[in-house]
Amino acid sequence: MDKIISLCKRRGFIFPGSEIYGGLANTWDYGPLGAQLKKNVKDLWWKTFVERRLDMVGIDAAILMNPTTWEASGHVSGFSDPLMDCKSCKSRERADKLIEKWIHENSSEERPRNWAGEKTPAKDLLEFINDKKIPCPICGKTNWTEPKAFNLMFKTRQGVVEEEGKDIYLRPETAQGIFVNFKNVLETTRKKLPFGIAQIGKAFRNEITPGNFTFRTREFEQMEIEYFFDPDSSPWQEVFEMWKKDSLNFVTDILGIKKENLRLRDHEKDELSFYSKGTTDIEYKFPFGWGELCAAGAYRTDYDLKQHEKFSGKNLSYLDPYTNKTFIPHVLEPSFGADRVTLAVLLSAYEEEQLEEETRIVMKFKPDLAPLTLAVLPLVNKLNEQAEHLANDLLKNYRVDFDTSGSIGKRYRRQDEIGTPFCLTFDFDSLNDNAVTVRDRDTMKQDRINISALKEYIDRKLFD
RNA sequence: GCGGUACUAGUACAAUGGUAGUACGCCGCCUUGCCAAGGCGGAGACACGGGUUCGAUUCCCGUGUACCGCUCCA
Repeated sequence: MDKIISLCKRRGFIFPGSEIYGGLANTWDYGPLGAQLKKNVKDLWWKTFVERRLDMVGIDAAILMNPTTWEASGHVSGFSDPLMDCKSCKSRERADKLIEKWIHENSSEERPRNWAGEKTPAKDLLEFINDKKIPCPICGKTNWTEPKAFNLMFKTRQGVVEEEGKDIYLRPETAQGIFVNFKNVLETTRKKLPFGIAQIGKAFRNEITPGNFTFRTREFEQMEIEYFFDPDSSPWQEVFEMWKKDSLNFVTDILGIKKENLRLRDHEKDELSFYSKGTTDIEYKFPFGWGELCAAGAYRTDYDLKQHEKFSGKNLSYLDPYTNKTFIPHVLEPSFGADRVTLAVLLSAYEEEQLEEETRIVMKFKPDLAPLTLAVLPLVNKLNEQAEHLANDLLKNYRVDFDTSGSIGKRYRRQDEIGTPFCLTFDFDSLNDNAVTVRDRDTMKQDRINISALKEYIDRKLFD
């Protein structure tokens, strides 16, 4: 991981956030190459799941939403943990988990008053803990502060005058932007079930412990789909299997992440969200361990639409034109993290090759995913001007770099480190034969290609 | 949030209570004839703030950031 972080900084993929001011914890800025790489990831996702499917459409909803949205979704009350501090040793524990553990260890059936897990009132949790003298697992004393609900949503204010503003939240997930627009999309696109709505956008969560580079950050970008269906005509397991397969194909075939570094993991019952009937994660083997790339399909049932119907008073049901049945559609949610997928692409592409007297670092991105498609390299400085004309001509079709600094071998190495699949060397013969030497990063083979045939040659390799 | 460790050029590392070095990288010039050639020249760092001291990058305190552990993870 240190190698990747260092390479990212050195070559302009990812920088520490607000670095000149000493940084801001857990923020990362994408540099020129990283921004392009992440954009390529998002573009390929959008192409795969929106543009190339008849049963999918895309939207781009606002990050700021009417606060009632979050009451309906359960985030205001449920998206928080009852945390308390041990006054003796200053450690922090989750009150509900501590109680559950105690109940389990003591084989007790007894529970606090109003017991509803993490949503139990704080004073009932504390009363139970003090009553049973549940000790601090660190220091063994029972000396707790009252549990406080730590809401994981970022709060801000709408309105320029601080006191008069209305509290609003930065969305903790993009999904709700889709649900609140369900009716609008249905009416404007005339889609029939089953169909899905996709969205790419930022979400914000006050995670207690972020970390591992860009893997878990408080500001992150999601690529989410809500796929609506009638559970009577399409059983959720079928929809689920389809999305599991399609999601996995995206990761392996489109992004080129190796299968041996991937695994599917079904969520255990106790880690499922309260609304969810099932989820499978696609996990990638990060240097710090297995980590989720994608929740291949959380089955959210009809929970969200029902909640929004209840809180908004608007009718969000679907009238099936064939059966005349009116019902609230069920939802399956395949959700990708754009930042962690991009990180997995970076890690997955990283290779070191031992050459005779040195090590060559090469980022083997799939050609269409690479930040730069090709680099034009004049063999010597005398050819710079003509080569630059070629580079400019190629810009209309490809992402092009132009490098004149240092020997030709050194420039090949630079492009290796940033994963550029093709290097075009413009030499003295090029002036006469109108051809360049194309060097393929993966095969290390060289072909002499006429400039007029370049597009055909590169496109063939790009879509291989 | 808690505890521990660390912080020196773009990166990786040295050294030092009194002028901060090395390698690679970067820039310019000369050179160049397809896989990190060479020569010359150049830019570039003590995370931030305070204290002790004649003098602090070095010692002390605070802040920031990162890493490890705990905790947490819709």
